[in-house]
Amino acid sequence: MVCVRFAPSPTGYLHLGNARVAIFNYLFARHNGGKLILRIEDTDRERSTKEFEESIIEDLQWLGIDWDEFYRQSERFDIYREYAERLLREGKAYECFCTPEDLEREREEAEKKGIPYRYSGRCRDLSNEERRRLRERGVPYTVRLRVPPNRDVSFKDRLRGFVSINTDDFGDFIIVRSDGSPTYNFVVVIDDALMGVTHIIRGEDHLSNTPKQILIYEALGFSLPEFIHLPVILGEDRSKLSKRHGAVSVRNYREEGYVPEALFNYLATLGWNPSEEREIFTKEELIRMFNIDDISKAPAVFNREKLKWMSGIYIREVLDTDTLYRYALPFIRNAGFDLTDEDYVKKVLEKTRDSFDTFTEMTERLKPLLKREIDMSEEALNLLRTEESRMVIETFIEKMKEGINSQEVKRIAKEIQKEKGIKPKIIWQTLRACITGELEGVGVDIIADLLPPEIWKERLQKGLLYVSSSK
RNA sequence: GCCCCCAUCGUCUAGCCUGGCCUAGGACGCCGGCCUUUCACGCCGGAAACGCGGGUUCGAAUCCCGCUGGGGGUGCCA
Repeated sequence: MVCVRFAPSPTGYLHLGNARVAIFNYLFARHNGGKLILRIEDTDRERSTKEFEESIIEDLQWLGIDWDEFYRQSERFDIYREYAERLLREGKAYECFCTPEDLEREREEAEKKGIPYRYSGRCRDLSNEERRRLRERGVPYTVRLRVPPNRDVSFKDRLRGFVSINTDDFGDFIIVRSDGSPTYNFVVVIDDALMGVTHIIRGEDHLSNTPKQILIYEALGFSLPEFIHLPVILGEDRSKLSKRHGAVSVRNYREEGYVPEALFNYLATLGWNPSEEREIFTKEELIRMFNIDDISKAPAVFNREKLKWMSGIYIREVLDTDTLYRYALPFIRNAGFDLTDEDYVKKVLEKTRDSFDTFTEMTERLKPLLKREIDMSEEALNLLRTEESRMVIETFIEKMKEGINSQEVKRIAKEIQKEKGIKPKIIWQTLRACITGELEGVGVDIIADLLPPEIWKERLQKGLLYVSSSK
């Protein structure tokens, strides 16, 4: 049975690149009827926090990803220690008493000479006697894996074919830190093996870690899983997507009011597509069509514009009214609107969903419909100060009966045009300025169908105030 | 520097494996037009790419080699 895992380290919010890795793991697992493990890689106690762990879990759920098993590496240190001791006992690893300063010096020297740095192996051949003495003296030590020199470790990557890296490129590497905590390369192998992970789907940034891990698989006698290294996501400047590119965490887009399904859809089809001209797919369709062998090998540049477009497509074409309402609600609450009766808001959303791509855009767009008191923009006020505008508003109030709707507005507008000879554009812009306080936004006729007549009257009256006060 | 990976419009990609159907298709963005009370939405149209050089072949975006370019890694981070 297929078993994959997503293994974030809780040192920040869920990054878009990691979210995409999670999505591909999820799609692969579900497509193959396998299972997905979520594993929190918090071996680095310095940088890992519970808050980030929680935020990652929340954001994964928000994206619509679910998993079958959950682990936290910080709770498995006993297991790792046992395996480290075994390697030590078997002579496959050794204690290294070099200090970080020693290593730093070695690194600098290598750099100066222009040769690639690799651990000198100073502690590699210490006698058991020397090791014991140093340990007893309380000299802190790390544990290093004994790596065979000059060996080409080659492995098969499902996307790239055979990849070969020479052990001389990295040398004996640390598997247990001097504080006793195990390192990433070590624990990841133990966990993947023990948890029965069959396919390791991860970012390309781990490609060069793979030979190290293979050496650990061998030392521990575990059998190898299949490796699939996904290309990374790049920023507009073609460097790895990072904070300096602006919004790069799922949280950013969630807070900005992007539709989660759209982010899922966008990320899933960034670097992969099912050879169709369509680009909007439900999660179920993506699961059904997913084929990991079709993932592009080249890194992909993240394009916020396209994501925004896709979010808009979900808002205006994909989401049903209830879902739209559910997604919009927190943003509406947050904006402090007062016209928030559920049926009314739903009606508003249905009529206006064509005009925004995200829910923060929505709050801007819907101000005149959801707020009782509106602010008047400078441009709107300027327009209202004209004599024509005064005439439009006065006549409109006269002609407006009890109710108001799109038919009525159009009828009245036409009458004013005929009777007073005012250009339609002026009529409509005046109404818009009066009703919304802006010169652009949702169609005035649509607003007439939605906004209660008393508010219409209220705002028209108020508009008159602006007119007269300017005289 | 060294190691590894990659290469179709500005960007995401289809086509490549199994050469001819490719005068290279779609999407975002951009430009123009239509619709329209404005913006938007929608519709129609347009500009825009096989990195370069060698092979192989009757024929190459598709296969091979080199170059160039891009990316990732080079931690007691993951």
